[in-house]
Amino acid sequence: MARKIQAIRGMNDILPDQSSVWLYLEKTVADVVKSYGYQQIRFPIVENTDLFKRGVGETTDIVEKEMYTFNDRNGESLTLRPEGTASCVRAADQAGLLFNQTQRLWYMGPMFRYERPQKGRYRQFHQIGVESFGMGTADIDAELIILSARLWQKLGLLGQVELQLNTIGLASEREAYKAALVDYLTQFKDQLDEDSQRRLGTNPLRILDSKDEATQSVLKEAPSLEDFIGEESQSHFERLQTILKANGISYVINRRLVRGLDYYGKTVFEWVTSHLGAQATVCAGGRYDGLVEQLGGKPTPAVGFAMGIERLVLLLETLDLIPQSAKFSADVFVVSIGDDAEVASFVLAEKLREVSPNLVILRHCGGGSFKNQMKKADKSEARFTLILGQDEIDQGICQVKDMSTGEQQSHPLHDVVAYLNSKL
RNA sequence: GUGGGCGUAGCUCAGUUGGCAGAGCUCCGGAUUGUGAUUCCGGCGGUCGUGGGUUCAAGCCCCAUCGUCCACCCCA
Repeated sequence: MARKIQAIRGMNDILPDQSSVWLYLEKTVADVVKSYGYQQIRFPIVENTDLFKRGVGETTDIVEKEMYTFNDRNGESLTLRPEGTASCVRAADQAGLLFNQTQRLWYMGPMFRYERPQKGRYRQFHQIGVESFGMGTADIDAELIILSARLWQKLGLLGQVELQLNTIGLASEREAYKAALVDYLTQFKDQLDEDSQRRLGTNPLRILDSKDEATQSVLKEAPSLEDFIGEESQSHFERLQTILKANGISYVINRRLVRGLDYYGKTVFEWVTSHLGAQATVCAGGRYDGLVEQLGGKPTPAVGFAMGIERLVLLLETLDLIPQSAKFSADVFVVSIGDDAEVASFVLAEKLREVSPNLVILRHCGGGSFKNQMKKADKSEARFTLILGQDEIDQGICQVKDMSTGEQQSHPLHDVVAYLNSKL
């Protein structure tokens, strides 16, 4: 036997028993976003490397060490998308969808980051993103959060996920705060943990979530981001909270919440859970008013969020929230004995599919003894098994066996379809 | 990139101080001719992740390597 080739590390196959959960989740999301007037957009998995360098931020970990980047045959540097927002902006702007108008868009698909895999984190992972453009007021921030809450409600996750909210102000306010924070922390540099010392030069805001105790005690006296937030950002944040409260959305304000990607400003939020180990965030987003312009478009306000499908699937499984209707099973199993019956069973199965297109009708293929076929019928968990042999063909009938009761009765061939249709 | 756990049949896993490679499930066949889930009998299925080393003898001990899981970092 030839040596087997395995899937790439961190890139998983979604096997049949899992794919039904994915379909259920995707369908639920598609229905919810549609009900809020969002339309799907699809864009390529590969983009010019510069799109992500400029969009995500040159000094972020994603760009510095996590991208799958390679040269095209003509020498151009291409990258497998590590996230969706930059591509979404590029696609929408390229098509002129962002000019003097508002857009409500969503997308879904694989993203790629070169990281060590662990629970809920993979090198190829899947996100569903929801983005809005052309609206700078807090109402649209609220709409997106309310939409996500409705999705949790539909999935049975409300109460299992917690909404964390923060405002990180305007870029200029954040820069001023960063400078103050770095000034302060530099005095205590030797008391900070190793990672935080490094982040002082790269991503100082991240030090705020350090898990190191010594670092946290240094942070107690540090300047607070809140004090640097200007009037505009503050009232935007308050308006958002007013709308959320009126809609019964509960949340906690987490002043330490800063997003990893450079493009965020004003509102940031995360939905977190305690059921998934270290990967607590199942959905995260915020406002990114500067991104469109940064990518060469006209200044356009925007807000959006992305959720991790793997994490949501894991969460649904962990909490046993997959409805029975989402699971795959057959309704009718068709077995036959003999050549004539085989042909007739095809015709019967097709007639049934014609009349009841939503039923799952599994017609046995591949030969095997009658006993064997009945075993397959049992495994399929079909409610009814149709049995056709030479005797039945001769008499123009079909045996219909109710697999749960074991009861079996014969029906004229021309009545079987109507009978099953009434029973299922 | 760093740290720790685990790699034995398709799946879940036993395997004693180093002494003939095992179970359950699945799959296939049989227990009266054309009837499934329970039961009984039989069968298929393995380079013990891979490569070295120690030993009369290695699934077990040592080294390396690959894979996987969890955590750090970072993030959905």
